[in-house]
Amino acid sequence: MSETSSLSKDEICKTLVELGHILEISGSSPFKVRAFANGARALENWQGDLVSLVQDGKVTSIQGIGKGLAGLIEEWVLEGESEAEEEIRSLVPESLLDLLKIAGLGPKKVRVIYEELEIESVDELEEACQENRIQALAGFGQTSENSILKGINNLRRFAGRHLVSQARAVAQRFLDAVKSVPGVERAEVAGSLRRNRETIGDIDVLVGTLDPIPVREAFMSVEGIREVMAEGETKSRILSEEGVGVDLRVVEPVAFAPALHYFTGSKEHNTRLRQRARERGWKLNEYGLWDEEGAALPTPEEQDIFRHLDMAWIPPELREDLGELEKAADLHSRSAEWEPLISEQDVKGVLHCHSTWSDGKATLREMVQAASDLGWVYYGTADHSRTASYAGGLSIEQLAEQRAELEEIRGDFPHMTLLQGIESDILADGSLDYPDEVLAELDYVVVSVHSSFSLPRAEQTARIENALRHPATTVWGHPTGRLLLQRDGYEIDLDYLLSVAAEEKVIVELNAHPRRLDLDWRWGRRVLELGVDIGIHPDAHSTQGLRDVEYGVAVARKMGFNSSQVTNCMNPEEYLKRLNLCHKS
DNA sequence: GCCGTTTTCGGCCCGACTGTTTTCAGTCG
Repeated sequence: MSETSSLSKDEICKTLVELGHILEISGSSPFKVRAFANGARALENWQGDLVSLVQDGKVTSIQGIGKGLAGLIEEWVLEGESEAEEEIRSLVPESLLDLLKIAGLGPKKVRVIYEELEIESVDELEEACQENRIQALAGFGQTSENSILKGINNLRRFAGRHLVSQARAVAQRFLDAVKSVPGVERAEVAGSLRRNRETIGDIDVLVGTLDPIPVREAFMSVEGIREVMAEGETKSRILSEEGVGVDLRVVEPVAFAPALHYFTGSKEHNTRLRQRARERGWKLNEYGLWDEEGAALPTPEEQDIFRHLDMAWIPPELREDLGELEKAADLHSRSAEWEPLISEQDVKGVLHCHSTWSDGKATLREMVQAASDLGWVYYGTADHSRTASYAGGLSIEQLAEQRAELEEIRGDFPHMTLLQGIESDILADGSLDYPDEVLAELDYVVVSVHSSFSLPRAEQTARIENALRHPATTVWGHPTGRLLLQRDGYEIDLDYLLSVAAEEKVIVELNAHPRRLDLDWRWGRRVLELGVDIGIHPDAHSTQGLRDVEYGVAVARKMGFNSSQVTNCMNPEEYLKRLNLCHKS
């Protein structure tokens, strides 16, 4: 056995993407390059235990991974390294990958810059631009040089991806501006924002009108544009002051639905749908759908595109080519439609909220009032437990005082079921943060990891399993501990722990905080298979934070869930019964 | 490199914009 440790699935996906980029710069076949990107994506979306898959020799059972990539993956899992990987890496210096992140620079240009000027890093490229050495290259000029300098500047200022909460705010600004332009018949946000992805690269605003010029003018007049990157008749692109790219696409009203579908993506979903059209000799693009005679088929709404192709309409959130096309064809063949996904109105209350008792910004009464204002009929407070001293965790005495206050508040909110819980730290050995008799007095217990993030995988898994099996545990809070755009979750065997949660009837939290959105939507299918119950909880630290439920619902939709599959859509009586079910067979 | 109801070869989505070009390649989504 090698001393080198096995690579995780995430590391493998990242490496495959990198190798794809290296191949691209070194001039490999674009189809080979795409195969690496496809393979990375296929693996990312595959959920299960990779080590077992490798041991069973079934890696190629993942659609998009063939013999070549499977060989690499097997080496990474079993040996922790790969000769084939080293061969690819030796093709070009690794630092060239950074150059690809500069807007306007693709593999071909990076290759020229490297081969002609031996430039290998962003710093060297910047220097070369300043010395006007780039404009001398074939295919480059004065303008390219300036745009590269701008690109370097932007690269250093902005990381590239954005939280959904920020993206939605920016998108609204631009959408409002174009919607009010006379002659605009329809306007919508498309892209990954419409698909409810957990982070957003850039924003796509789509407008249907016969008069594109005033739309472009309105778009360009929105407050907070840092830079105009492209400005054409039907397509423009700006960089907002927040560092978010915003694309404007203008089409004639008759093409709005096909364009909305096209710009919603995903790319993979679109490719498959286009292939379906091609199979019958038809043509599908952002302007419409044409039959084998070249006659346009009417597509006033997205539904019509799918209908012509013998499919049920697919909710935008599910368009990731993860089986939704097959399901839509099946539904159509049975004259059925997609069951409506969960919506915000279905949520009847939440657990896991904080107050000034620990590190929240609003008092318990203010939080209850805000929950009532949102129309919820139950509310649970779950402040931090005593070990979380950094967050003002509650002592045993404070728990009793809080219970008294909650009793008082109950009198003023007779229409609400108010619950006292706690967010108990899972201690390093997997035990909870209070004696059993104290925990037993609470209505529910959320267990969460807030420390010792870097335990080895087996230890971390055992630690959390311990907590999940504790008789007082009702909810598993932010299961992986990831912080989007900041850090990955701790190393755990999530598949196993979800099965433990299912067995113990512990509710798994879908933490709705836009920086968490934890559990990841990709586990949705597995959650259903295992029969795990999910609860959408905002982890709110202010009254405003309660509204984050919006983002949790968005993720639940992306998981394909309807309201009957989310515990806090139950009415209060059912919900209390469900909380009492934990650990009972 | 992946895939296969045209299955071991020969395909692999396609259109807008930009900049550098005299008609198009590269990038991007």
